[in-house]
Amino acid sequence: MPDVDVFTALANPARREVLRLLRDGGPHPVAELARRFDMSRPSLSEHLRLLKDAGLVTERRAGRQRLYSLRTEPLRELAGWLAPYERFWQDRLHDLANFLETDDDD
Amino acid sequence: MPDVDVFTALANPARREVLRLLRDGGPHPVAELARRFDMSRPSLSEHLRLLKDAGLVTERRAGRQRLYSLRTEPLRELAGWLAPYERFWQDRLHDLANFLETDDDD
DNA sequence: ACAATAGGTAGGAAAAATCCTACCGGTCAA
DNA sequence: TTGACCGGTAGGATTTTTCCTACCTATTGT
Repeated sequence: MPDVDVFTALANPARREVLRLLRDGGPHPVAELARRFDMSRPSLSEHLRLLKDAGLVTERRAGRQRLYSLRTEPLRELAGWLAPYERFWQDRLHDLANFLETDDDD
Repeated sequence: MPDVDVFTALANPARREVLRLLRDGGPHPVAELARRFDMSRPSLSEHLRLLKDAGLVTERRAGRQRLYSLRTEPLRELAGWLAPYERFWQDRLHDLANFLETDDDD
């Protein structure tokens, strides 16, 4: 497992679309996903492998199908990465509020 | 302005490090940033241009320097993109909670 | 005006990402 | 068991990304 980071995994629009489909429609077999894309099935397979290496999907075998499901843990890590920036922009908003009205509203 | 999406902009570790430096240290001139990287200054310049095209930094001229500052709006968009997934994983956690203890705790 | 400094742009090499067709293995149904 | 189906892997072409050195422009201080 080459261990792909979540930023790399999300950099491609097709992969983001896969995640959205799994989020909104639950687990999907590959062929079902493939029907949504203007792309060969093997190419989709590679995207799925990368998403799996990034921990963003899991695969479960069901007969001759493989059901891919969303795994959100890496997205939680992304939310964690984002948190200090939220703090930053809220500080800036707070500064702006303080500047506009000169009294301190906490 | 080629209009770069935030996912593409964040896909590179050097660019994420630039954002962190600007977040934690405020506006920086290019040379100051360049000192933090094992990379030529022109290469850093290209990363800065891409970050600017993604709206993640702004540049302000100050004499012969250019001060780059963090702009968080695209990160807010990213937080917005993330929101439906947070809902998803909280639903799953909620389902799990309901499964473990069979009474409903909201 | 001239040298020094800050930093962007050009051109190109090397590596990585994206996509394809062809092929292979596993599962199911007849 | 044999054929159809599901889906992964191999090999390779093309594009994009990343990085470099060389060079150019603009500002500042002497």
